[in-house]
Amino acid sequence: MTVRIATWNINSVTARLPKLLEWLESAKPDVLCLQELKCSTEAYPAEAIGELGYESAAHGTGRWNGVAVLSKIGLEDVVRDLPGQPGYLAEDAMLPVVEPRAVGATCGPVRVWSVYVPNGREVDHAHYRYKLEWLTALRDAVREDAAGPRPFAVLGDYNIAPTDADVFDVAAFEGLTHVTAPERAAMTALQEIGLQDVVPRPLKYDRPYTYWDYRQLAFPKNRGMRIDLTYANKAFADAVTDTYVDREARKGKGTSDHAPVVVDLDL
DNA sequence: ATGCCTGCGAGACGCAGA
Repeated sequence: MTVRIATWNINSVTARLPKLLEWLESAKPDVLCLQELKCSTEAYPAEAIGELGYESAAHGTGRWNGVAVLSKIGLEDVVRDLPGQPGYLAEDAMLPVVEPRAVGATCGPVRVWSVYVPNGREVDHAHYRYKLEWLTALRDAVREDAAGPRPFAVLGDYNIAPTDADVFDVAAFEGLTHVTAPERAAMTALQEIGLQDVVPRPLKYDRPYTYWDYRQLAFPKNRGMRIDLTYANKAFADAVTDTYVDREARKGKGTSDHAPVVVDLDL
């Protein structure tokens, strides 16, 4: 069977609902991993999305974060939060909070996780250390599936550009998060447990960026980054027939600052 | 034209995003 799986940081599923429904109808993914819902699970627009034939496993708490898996080919064994997922201890908080940044589900022949890796903010910030801890927990949580025979992938916004070619100008990122050696080492650690970077083709220009800042004409100037990634095990990667960044979805007003990444499989 | 940032919750701005 052919299966189309996509990932998209939607930057508010409620603000973006018309764009999301339009994109689902045109791209027709079988499975879609969403990040940055920016709404609670209760406020997630399950009904409107359901009318297009999708079941949803949503996981959100409100203003920040939030992830979901949408599927029209089955949605089983839903897991909210990674096993062992660390919380974030904000400066003014008494206790760490486990944020809604991961949801896993089995969709027909494939198991996926939709992940929204912490941003890190600045390299000397507690959020950066949290980001690295979070990635360690991710590796440990998916180790078994990564090594297994079932097609498996972790799709989402990793907030890391794996190589210098994944940012428009590496000099512009000197000293900033998303390109540091420890962050890239965390991606290498995912590769060491059997996951590989399924690199999409761009629909225009030479690099498959997936994110462009809203400011300073970043999109028209193609000042982008490739941070929305598909890390897949061998069974998944071997079944890939095509993968691309749908930059058309980034055009115009009222769009997310990220574009969807589409992966086609023959299973 | 792809065109100079956006969403959210609070509160009439500030934070976060990357």
